[in-house]
Amino acid sequence: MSSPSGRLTKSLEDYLEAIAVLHERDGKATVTTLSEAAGVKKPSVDWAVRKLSDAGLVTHERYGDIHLTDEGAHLADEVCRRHKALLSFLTGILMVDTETAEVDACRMEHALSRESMHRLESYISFVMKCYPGRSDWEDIFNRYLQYGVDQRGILPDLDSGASPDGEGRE
Amino acid sequence: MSSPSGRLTKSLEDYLEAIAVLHERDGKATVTTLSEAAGVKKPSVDWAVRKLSDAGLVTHERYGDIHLTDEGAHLADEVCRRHKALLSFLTGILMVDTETAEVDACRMEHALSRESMHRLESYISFVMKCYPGRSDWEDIFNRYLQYGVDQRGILPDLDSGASPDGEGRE
DNA sequence: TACGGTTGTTAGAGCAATCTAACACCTTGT
DNA sequence: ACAAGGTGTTAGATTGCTCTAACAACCGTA
Repeated sequence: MSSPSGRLTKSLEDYLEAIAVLHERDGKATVTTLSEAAGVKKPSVDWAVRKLSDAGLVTHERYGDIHLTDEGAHLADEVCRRHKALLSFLTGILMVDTETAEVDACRMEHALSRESMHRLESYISFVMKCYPGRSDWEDIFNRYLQYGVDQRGILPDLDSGASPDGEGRE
Repeated sequence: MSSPSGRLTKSLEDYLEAIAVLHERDGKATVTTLSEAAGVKKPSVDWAVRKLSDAGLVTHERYGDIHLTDEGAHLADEVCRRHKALLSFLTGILMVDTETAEVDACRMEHALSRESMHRLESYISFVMKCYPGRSDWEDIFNRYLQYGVDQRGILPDLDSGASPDGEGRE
């Protein structure tokens, strides 16, 4: 076991999310598309679908499409919300590039407790509102990434050599 | 497979970290203390130690204590650094309570890529330096958690009923 | 030095999640 | 209507990690 949401393992939560995303994208999910989306072979999908079906989150009759039950859709929404929040934290605040953020968000969505997730969501909207321009924020943090900042305030000393992060913005 | 650090599985990374913590705490690690620290039975520890030993990260002769090799110690330091960073983010910025933060940090340390981790560390020191008083920052975010903030700036409207997070500060 | 209790190890089972190989079913073009 | 190719399923193996039950080694005390 198990992610902080309790109920499902990380793996099954990922399958559920992928099913929701596929439904969003092309109105249905099949074993093949799901297998491609999840990067696993079909028998693995079959196994997962059976599990999700046993848990009452998905319906699937032999050779048919895969559909979310109300409960499954609800749970999938939860997971997607987490995912989006983490993505926007990684790209919007930490300024991580989109592909890396996507991968990391996928892993993090199973790591955070309900409480921390809640706080993170609040924090994101807090920062967004404190820097409504966004570009200001990006500039400030990027300058910090490149040049560091002195003890006295937000604006970095552009002549100081100390760099807390060698990479800067990709 | 595998955490973003590559090399080890999440589980083995956790064991390695626990060994380092035990060495820190009481100068050595044994199967029993490790088993208690990790919350697993002794045969599981034995299995893990064998794996870590095979990987050259730990030395362990029959019925003896468990010691980190140089390589193991180095890797453990890495993991501990991640852990501490995540902990300080959760408690110091998101204001999550210590126990929850401890659990979440343990899970997150396997989820973040090297790049994101790096950014997060920079971000933490950035925020710390931007709010050198700390208490200011705590106040501001806590007020936001309780009362919300309006679109115009940092200071919340204390009379507005809108609350983005019901819990407030424990 | 022998005994009892703690500590460590071994053997073997079990579960989650994945795979390959082989098979069953469906659909579509000719 | 039937062969072909794609799609879905089954069987069975494998890996990582955990457990219980039983056994072996170590150590303090009498």
